[in-house]
Formats: sequence, C-alpha cells, structure tokens
Amino acid sequence: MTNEALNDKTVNVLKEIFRGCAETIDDARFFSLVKTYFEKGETYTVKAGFDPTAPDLHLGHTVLLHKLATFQKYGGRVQFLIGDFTAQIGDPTGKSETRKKLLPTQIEENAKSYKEQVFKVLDPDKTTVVFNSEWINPLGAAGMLELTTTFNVARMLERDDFDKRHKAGISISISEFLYPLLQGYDSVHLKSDIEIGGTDQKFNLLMGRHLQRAYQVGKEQAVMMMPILEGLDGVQKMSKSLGNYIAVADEPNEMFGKILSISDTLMWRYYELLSSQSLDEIEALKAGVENGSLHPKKVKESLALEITERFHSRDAALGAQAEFERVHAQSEIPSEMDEFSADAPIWIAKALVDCLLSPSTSQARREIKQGSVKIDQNKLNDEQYQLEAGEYILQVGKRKFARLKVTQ
RNA sequence: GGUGAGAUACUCAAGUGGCCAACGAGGGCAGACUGUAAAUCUGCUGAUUUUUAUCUUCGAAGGUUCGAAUCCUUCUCUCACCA
Repeated sequence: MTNEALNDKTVNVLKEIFRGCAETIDDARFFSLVKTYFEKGETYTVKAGFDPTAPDLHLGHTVLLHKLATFQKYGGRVQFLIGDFTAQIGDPTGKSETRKKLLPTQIEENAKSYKEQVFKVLDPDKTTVVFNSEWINPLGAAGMLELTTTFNVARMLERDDFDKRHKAGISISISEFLYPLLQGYDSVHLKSDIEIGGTDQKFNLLMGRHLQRAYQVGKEQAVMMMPILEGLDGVQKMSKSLGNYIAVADEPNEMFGKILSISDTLMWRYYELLSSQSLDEIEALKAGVENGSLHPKKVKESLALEITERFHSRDAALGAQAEFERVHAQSEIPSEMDEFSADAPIWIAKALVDCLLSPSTSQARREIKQGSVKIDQNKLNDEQYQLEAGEYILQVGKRKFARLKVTQ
C-alpha cells in the first residue's frame, strides 16, 4: 500500500473512531498510532478506569465500552482498570464524601461481575483487567510524596469543580487532590498510549499526560472524552444511585420498556451515543419525524429493538416488543410475572406488600384509594377487601404485576 | 485556638411551647388525557388493619414541662469571620 493510500485509510478509520466523542486531545497521536498499526501491525494500549463499587453496568458505561471496542477493531489493546485503590478516596466530581473501604473479597466479586458484563461488548482477547492498588500500595509514603511534588495547588485549583467549590467556600479535602494524581499515575505505570473517559474526567485525563512527562515515560497519552449519557429522566446523568438507569443486565422486557419510556427529546441523544446507525441514517429519521411521515414512537421502538438485541438476542428483542404491545397497547396481562403464595384469607393491602408490589401497607392502602390497584384486570375500590382461596393477578399502576396463589 | 451562625423528611426550605406527621417548592408515585413521550389538570408522598386512632420522626444524649421540632445542658458535625 502506498503511503498515500495508507493515510486515506487511516483518516477514514479515525472518522469512525472519533464518532460521537466530545473532545480529543493530541489528534496527531491518534493518527500515528492507527497508521502504525496498519503499516507494521503494532498495537497500542487504550486505558479506561472503572469504579469497583458499581459492578452493575448501565448504558452510560457502554458509551465508553463501545468506543473501546472500536479501538480494538483497529489495533487497540484495552487496559480495563478497576480503581480499587482510588475508590477509597472517591472522585471529587460528585457530591461523594469519603467512601467506605471495600473488602478485598467484595472487590474480587465485583470485578468478576464486571467481566461478565463487559465482555458482551469488549473482545476478551484484547483486554487486560488491572487493579490500581497493585502498584499504588507499593508506592508507600515516599512514592506518594514524590507524586505530590509534581504538581501544585494553584494548578490543582484550576480543575473546574475544585475551582467552583473553592470560590463558593465549600470544603475540599486534601485527599481529594490525590485522586487526579493517582489516576494520572496509573497511566505512568501502564504506559498507556490513549486514555478515554467522560467529559467530566478531562482534568484527570490530562493529569495522565502531565505525569507521563514528569516521570519520563517517553510518551504522552492521547485523550478522548465521551459525553455523559443522561438517565431516564433526561436531566441528570445516568447513574445507579439516582435510579435512572438501564442496566446491561436488565431483562429484555424491562430494557425495552425502559427505553420506550424516555422522552422524545432524549431519544435523539440515545441515538447519537448508543445506536450503531450512521449519522446520516439518524438525520433521515429526524427529518421523517419532523415532517410527520414517521411516528416518534416507531422510531423509539426501533432504537429499543437495536439496544435490546445488542445485550440479549434478536429473538429476545422481538419478544420484548410483542410483549410490550400486548401489555400496554392492548392492556393484557404480561405472559410472565413473579409468583407468590399466601394463606386464605389475606387482606389485599398485606397481599400487595407480600408480592413486593408495595413497600408498606400504608402505601398499599393509598394506592387502592387512588384506584391504581387491579385484581384480575378489575379496578379495586375496597381497601378492606379480603382475598379468599384462588389464584389472582394483582396489578399496581401500569407496570407492576404479580401472580398470587391463595390457599386454604 | 477565638468568636459567631447553623443542623428539620429524597433535596431545598418554613416552623421558635399545644391548632405539628410538621407550610411551601422540586423530585417521586398514582389517576385523567396520551404513544408507558412531552405538556396540562387532579390526588398522594413516616409507619401500623386502634385509620376522624395509635406509634416513631425535626443532628445525638439527657433535662424542664400536663405538653417540646420549638426552652435548658452536654456532645457530634458543618459553615463564616478572626488568628
């Protein structure tokens, strides 16, 4: 291949690699890494850090994972870093206070669960899972001290959220300063060529470059930042603690339903960051909705199908769609639901709690009063209702169902 | 180290002796309308089959009082100013 053809090929691949990302630093480096791979087959390393406290991956994480998978297609070897040491500090980005220390067994368990989920997207043969306590613990006080000499407070305060908090008079713990330093040091130890992370990680990602220079690693990592995916509410970032997430491990029906419940505005955001459809195709869909030739719900459905298929299977996705249609469009009961049993007679409010449909009998009574409880598809008005022996289908609101067998 | 201010439910925030399970806003849940979208309207949002009732809750522990989120004491934490 001529040098010119090689350049063209690299440029095209970079387009795919850069798709959807918010910002990159050191584009020339990306170019040369990919080009060298095509030229000589030399691979390069792409680092991404994850928190060991949240082994339940959600779609927000997959934005990053898909990007990593793209790199793997073009010579990237992924350094999947589990920040078991840094988790003890807590990244200052959030409101998070000092976190409790995780037991080694917990971390191990979480890591295992990570692997199961991550390899639905990543190629295991091109992925190395590493823990940063492995090289941070041996640093000791001396190493840590040395690390702190590479940076100063003024520059640390340039970090956006430190700056804001400092100006607003909100406390910043000294230990929080260590977080970016340690994250950067990870890149020194791993000699990463590229690091990717969320846009909120900009400062930390750049720290990797700074420290690689300070420690004379001989190269400075290129950086790619991905936008933060909003959660189901469309406002706050998708996170487990906010409860607005779609987990990778969600059942097909649930995953499909959750995607369909997002707002029309948010749908386009998900298309941009999660869909494999090209940007042109997405533009066409947008135009279709705007001129009325496409119903927004249909467009949302095809997104839900695509994503559900990705984490389950084509059949599961189609099944979920059919099920959804049955339950919501035709208000029939779901084909599968949790089953419970109880002794007759049982008070309805109690039954709802036992079937995990309501958190408390008080809540259950309120729900009955408001007319959101149905037994076998019929609305229930009597909050004193007693269930005799038999089989019932209990429903609270539109989404919560359970089958209850009452025996004498 | 000194002085001052503060800590109320998921969040913000009112309440300064009984009318307080605690105003209001946001959030959440539910109902109507819909496409399980958005917008809008309405209701609910500590627990308990004593349900015009009882119990627990206003940073923690004690105390005063017939009665405390409200008053007193000690403690813990947060913030501001000074050093």
